[in-house]
Amino acid sequence: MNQPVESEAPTPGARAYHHGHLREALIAAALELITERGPEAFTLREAARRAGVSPAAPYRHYPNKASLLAAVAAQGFEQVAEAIEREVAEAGDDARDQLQAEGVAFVRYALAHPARFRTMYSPGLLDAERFPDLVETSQRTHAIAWRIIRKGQRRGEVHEGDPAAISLAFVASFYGLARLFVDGMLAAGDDSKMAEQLTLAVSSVLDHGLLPRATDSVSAGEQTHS
Amino acid sequence: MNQPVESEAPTPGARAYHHGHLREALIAAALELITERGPEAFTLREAARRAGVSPAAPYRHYPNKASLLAAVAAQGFEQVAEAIEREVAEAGDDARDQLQAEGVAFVRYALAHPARFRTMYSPGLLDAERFPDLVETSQRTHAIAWRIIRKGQRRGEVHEGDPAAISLAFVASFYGLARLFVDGMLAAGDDSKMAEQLTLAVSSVLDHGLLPRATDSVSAGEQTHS
DNA sequence: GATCTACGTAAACACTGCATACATTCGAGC
DNA sequence: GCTCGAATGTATGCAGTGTTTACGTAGATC
Repeated sequence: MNQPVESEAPTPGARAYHHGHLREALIAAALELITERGPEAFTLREAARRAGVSPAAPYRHYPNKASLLAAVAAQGFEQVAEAIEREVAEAGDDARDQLQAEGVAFVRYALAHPARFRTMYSPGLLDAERFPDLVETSQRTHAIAWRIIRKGQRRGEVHEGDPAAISLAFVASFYGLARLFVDGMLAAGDDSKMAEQLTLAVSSVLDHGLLPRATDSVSAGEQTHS
Repeated sequence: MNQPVESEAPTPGARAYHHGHLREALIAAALELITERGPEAFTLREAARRAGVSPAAPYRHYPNKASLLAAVAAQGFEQVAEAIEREVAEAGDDARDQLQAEGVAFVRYALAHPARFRTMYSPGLLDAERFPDLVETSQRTHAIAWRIIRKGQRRGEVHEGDPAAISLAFVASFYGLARLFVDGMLAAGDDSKMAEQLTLAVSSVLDHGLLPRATDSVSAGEQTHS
């Protein structure tokens, strides 16, 4: 309401009892903290400390530690969905190009915001019982692939077959790849240039399959989409 | 003092001061605990409690909490590697069948031992700095795919192309799929029958690729391998 | 201006991982 | 068989955690 935020009320930095933006400030502090030390090392008390507030204050806005993390995660799912939609839109009209754009956008987001990404998919958060909204948001992100695949099938740009299976294979591949990078299981995770090339390579494998194609024993167009 | 504990001197089950198998007992207790409450809720003190020992005792065998979890994880990687090798051996000689067997065995293990699986891939453990042995064990598991793929390529059973990319696509897909199941992001994770079918479906998609095949617009042999 | 309510603080509880000092027992070597 | 050091356990304590409860403070409303 009225002068919605007013930046810092009287003197910037100095704050009198009521914080004013504690809800948002806590999210910012949490994000900062997990960026520095990882989601596992996140501490509600430290977040409160950084927001300049007592250890019990966060409980006025979040019922517990997990739900503050869930708020951070929710922002992340919205961001990644936005990034995907944008890059898919720029990828042209072909379903294959769109799927590649989605995969690349997803992995790129994970690499650009690894701490947040790990928070988004950290165990316990994606629990429909505890955080139904978050689960729904995450599923909306994954549903983008389903949509592209269905459209591609109708146009003959994607192999016909159970769209659920195709969609699942797609999502599993890029989710798995992103996790391998982000969890440090792939050395290439440090080099975003190299990671991006690997992502494209995986996308290509996913397009054409592991098996040899009877048509062309000499591979053609392996790196067409680089 | 004198006759300090005695009570039951040699009777098995009763223990006097020295536990005898604390190292193994702690692993067992840890496994029990993470099975009940998940790896995040694992507590060194509770593990000690279940082993019937003081909170500081575990530190005689493990330098810290993470390294006890690492011991649990190491067992898991050995088990999963064993399971994979076994099922691959039974799958016959064709690389495609072997890869499918590997993928299925991997996901099946994850579904059968979700808590342990999540421990194995829990953040912080697969860190070459802290647990080089564990990292090496995990990589040995992933290297099985590489081996099959190279052999398959020489025989013309797997599409030629960068084996690193193919191997990565394979590993990422099944790792991603397993995580989706185990982290509860896929409802099918509860139904192992359904999960197995989905895994086979994903394997099939991975074999043939997302794109339509010019040769057969009518899919042939989709479910040949079921 | 009194009062209601939203939003903070202070203090406490039951935990945790971990370190340090001490006690007990096992197993070699005399 | 005894001694003594190493291995392995306990007791205790510290700093830090998530969360609750009781209380203080300030802005909005009548």
